[in-house]
Amino acid sequence: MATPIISINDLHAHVGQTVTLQAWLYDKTPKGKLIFLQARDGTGRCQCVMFKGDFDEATFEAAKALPQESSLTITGVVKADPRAPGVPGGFELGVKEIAIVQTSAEYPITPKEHGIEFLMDNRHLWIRSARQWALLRVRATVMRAIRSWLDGRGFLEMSTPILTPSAAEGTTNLFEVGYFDDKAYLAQTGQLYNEANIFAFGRVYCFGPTFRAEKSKTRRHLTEFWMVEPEIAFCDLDQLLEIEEQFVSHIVQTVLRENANELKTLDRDVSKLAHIAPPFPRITYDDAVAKLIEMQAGLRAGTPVLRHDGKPLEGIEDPALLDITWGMDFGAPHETALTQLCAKPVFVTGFPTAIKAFYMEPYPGRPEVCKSADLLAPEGYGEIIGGSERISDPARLEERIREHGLPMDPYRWYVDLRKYGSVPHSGFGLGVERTVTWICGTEHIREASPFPRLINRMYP
RNA sequence: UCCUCGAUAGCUCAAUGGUAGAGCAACCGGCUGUUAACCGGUAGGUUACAGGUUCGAGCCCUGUUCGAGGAGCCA
Repeated sequence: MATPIISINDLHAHVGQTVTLQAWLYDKTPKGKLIFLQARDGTGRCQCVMFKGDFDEATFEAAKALPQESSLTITGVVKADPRAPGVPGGFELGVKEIAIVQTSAEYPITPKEHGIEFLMDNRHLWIRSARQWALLRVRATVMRAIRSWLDGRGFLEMSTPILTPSAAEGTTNLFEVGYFDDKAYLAQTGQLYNEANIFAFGRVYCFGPTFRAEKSKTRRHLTEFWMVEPEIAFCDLDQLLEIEEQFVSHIVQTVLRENANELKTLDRDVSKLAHIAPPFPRITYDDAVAKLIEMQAGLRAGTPVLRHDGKPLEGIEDPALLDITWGMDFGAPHETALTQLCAKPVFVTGFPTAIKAFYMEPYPGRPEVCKSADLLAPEGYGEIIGGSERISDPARLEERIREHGLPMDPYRWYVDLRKYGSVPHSGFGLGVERTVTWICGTEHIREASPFPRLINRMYP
């Protein structure tokens, strides 16, 4: 009689029943007349137990010799047993039949420790490992939460081009590709096109891969990453920040609700995420610079400014890393220091106009700062959102394009948008992998992408 | 582009300038509750590459390649 084929994450609903799993062997522990097989099927992992007396000699010996990652169908009775390891765990299969689909070749990734180069060379296999599996499941939840939140609030998903004729903010960081007899560049943002889209649809977002040819070699950078960019008509910077904090909170809370097992696998301290809810604190660039100067002085004087939880700052080995004067952009150490002052993500608003993109609206009466806001994730994870209110006046926009030394022709259509019913409008871009890295509490962004592209890595 | 560190068995790592070693994986044997099981045994090496110093180099020197971490820039 055929038994039902079920997923490991559905085991709890089949206690006492005979079911079939289609799975791979994650690990095994043979113990003489008893074998523990740990099976994974993409939805979870569970222990399957074989007793020698239940099988003929050949079947039992074959099972005992199975290499890691062999593919199997296993039929048995589901039992609740608190001793059973796995994800979600607590259930095991008392094996009645086992069929080997393929006996795996010797599998390179053992349950022991490995170096990062080896693991990256074997990324196509590494994604099967518990930690990577959990991370990428969280990533999928993050992407789903992004879409469902925006779709539920009147945002229309609009695809923006990946092949673009020129840069929004200079071409040095762009990948150049041949385009018949011409050149094209891989998009580093869909924002400008989204600004056209809002005049047709009101609120839109684009969601796709983004490319940066930066020669960055840090734990925060990929050359190809996914970014969601909402853009909203009739929206100023203050309204934008409210949207951002609700959006980010929704993403975090969705992962907490749906990926508890994954976060446990990752050993993530969820108490650092549970309280993520609006409102997020706001600090102006002016105040942030003053705070950084104070923090640097504190470190040097031996009377350091403490973190939000009362502990000393971490990750600032040398106070000189906090060097800053008004007008400078923040580096990673500045972000690391600032984010430790707060348990929630923090908005830094009003950056100097000179260090930001040409399209950002200056503050009335104070044109040296603009209506921009970065959102910095806690625990030193850094910038996950960059956003701003865009210039709505055509003359001012043209002026800013000239000041940046950009050619006017490619931006003709962009200026055009301000001539036909211009309105205050704002938008932001959220980096998916950085968000996943923060939520998962992971060291390096490369683990937040299934097949990360890094400055020195395109294989596999 | 710059700074720092690294490269030894399939993997993770040891080895005062003096015979190249362990754990895991593989292979053989044992074990009915393991959680990276454990116990016994077998096999496994062009010490990244090129040159130099030395009686003798995995180790010291020079260069190259590759990798890791960080800076700048950014999400």
